[in-house]
Amino acid sequence: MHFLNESDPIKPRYIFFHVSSDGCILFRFEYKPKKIKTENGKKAKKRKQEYEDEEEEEEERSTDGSKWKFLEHKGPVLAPPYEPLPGHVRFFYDGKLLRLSAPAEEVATFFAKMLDHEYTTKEMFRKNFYKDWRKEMTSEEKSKITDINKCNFTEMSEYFKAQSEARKQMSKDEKLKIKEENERILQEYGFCVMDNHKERIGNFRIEPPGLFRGRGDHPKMGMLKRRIRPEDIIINCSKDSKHPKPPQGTRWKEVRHDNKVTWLVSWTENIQGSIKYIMLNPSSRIKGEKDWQKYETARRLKKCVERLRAQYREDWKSKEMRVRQRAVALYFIDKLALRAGNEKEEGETADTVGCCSLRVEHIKLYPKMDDQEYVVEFDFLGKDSIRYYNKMPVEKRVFKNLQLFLENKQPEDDLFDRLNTSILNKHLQELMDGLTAKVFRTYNASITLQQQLKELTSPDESIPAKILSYNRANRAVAILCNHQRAAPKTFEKSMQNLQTKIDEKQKQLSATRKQLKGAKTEHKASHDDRSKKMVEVKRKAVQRTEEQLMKLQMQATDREENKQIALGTSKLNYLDPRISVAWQEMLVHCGKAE
DNA sequence: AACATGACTTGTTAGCACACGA
DNA sequence: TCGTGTGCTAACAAGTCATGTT
Repeated sequence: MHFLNESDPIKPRYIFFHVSSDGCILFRFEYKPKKIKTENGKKAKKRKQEYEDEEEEEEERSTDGSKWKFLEHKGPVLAPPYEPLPGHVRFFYDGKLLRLSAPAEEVATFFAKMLDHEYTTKEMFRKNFYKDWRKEMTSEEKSKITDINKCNFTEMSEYFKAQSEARKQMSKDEKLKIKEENERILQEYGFCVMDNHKERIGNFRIEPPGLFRGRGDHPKMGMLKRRIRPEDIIINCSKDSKHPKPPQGTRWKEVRHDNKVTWLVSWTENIQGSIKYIMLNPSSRIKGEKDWQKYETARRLKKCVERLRAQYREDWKSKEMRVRQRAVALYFIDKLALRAGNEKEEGETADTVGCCSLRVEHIKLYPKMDDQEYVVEFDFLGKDSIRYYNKMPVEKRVFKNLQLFLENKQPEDDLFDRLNTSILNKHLQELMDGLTAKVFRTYNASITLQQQLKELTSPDESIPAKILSYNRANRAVAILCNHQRAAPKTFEKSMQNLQTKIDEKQKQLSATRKQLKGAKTEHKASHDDRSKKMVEVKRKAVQRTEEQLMKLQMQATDREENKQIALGTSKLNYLDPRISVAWQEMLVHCGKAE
């Protein structure tokens, strides 16, 4: 298998492959260069030569940190302007009709659209929304509306529901029209030219205004995400390109020509004050190469990981507390694939942690648990407020260190008080060029897939069995990385449906078996050609049904095991596609598998 | 060293198109 | 042909990490 062998890396440009089995088809890291200019005859030939020369040139990326030489695009698609509600849709305050000014009405509709969501019942959400809503009101509205609980948004909500219903009921023709219009916009704004290649842009639409929905217990949930105007937008393109035009009567905040960055458009968002970008699609050269580099770094880690492990084990004994903390944290990152854990500004975001920001309250130590010694129990909210819960027996030395770190601390104190991500990454950088905490996640995810594939699959399995094995290997990675999902709402039902199919298939199987038996008896009696043929036909039918049944059973197992596990993220971001390619090639060479 | 900022990757989910079976 | 379940992508939030500033 390619990932961790010393064999030559496959150039990313030529890989765009994936074992599709559960719907997640995409495996990043490929790109297909697209020639953008076509000419005829001699000129074209010459042009082609130039193009190939450029390709060659492109093989060695520039060393001065520039990301492109030429960049041309049409700019972003702005959010559509607000359309006031028709007159018959009313808003009531304290039981009385109240006509809202357009700005106040717009913000009210944001809330109305979410009325069915449990978000709108949360105190924090309502409070933040109300506060921002008031800012949009006229002074008259402000004096009249003093209590959000007296606001009645139901007519608005009903109106929007009816609208979306009407959209569903549209005729084929109307739907087609919309589709075509979307396609037109995509063709116009969805692509850019970067260094002679036409590239797909990731998200070319500016985020429309609305209410911010943070994840988890977010202190800013419900706040108004304001409308982005051309005056807020920075355009990035090359000087010698045709610059995107702002809408009539407006101007961009700035047009710059910075080829040290990859983004085309940026603006500052008002909730966290952070910058949002429009960048290229994952299929683009610039993303694909970065992706490939990431896995190359992981492969380099493979070569020295044992050395690093020996090193941090040694550091558990260090005289210096900061070194011990660093070493234990690194052990967690390596062993449990925890994220680095940057500090976050308190009160600005949900309270979540990673390795370096773990607090005393997030771990529990058990000198003995059941039949295991030195067990550490982790229980904390990680990225996106996803709970991480795990119990792991650790080496005695780690355990003793942890006890030491906990001494004289309150639950809300940092576990690693002498450590942060910057210190950790600086250390890692010294150990290996380009090494950071997240490389361990990539490395451990990919090596896990590889090991699991080796362990779980055999070339003579049936295709459905191979798919199940592949998914199980993928699942092991997702569990390692704690990629969870809420069990789909329709899970039980779809499981039932599958079970019914299995039952039916089972019945069908016993029926066909019976028929086969009958045919055999008949053949024994008559010994003629016709009955012989019949036996063959029935035998085939039984075989086919057996296969179908097995396939269904495999599917059921797969789905059941996958109930609360999300495979997509690891597939997209952590698994070197070359491993899957190599696995599939191995199967081809070993067996009759396709 | 602490802090701020900027750029980029990683993450979940809502909603929608579309295939599928009744 | 119609509803319905499912897979997929767009949307956008939330991380990581480097770099510059105080």
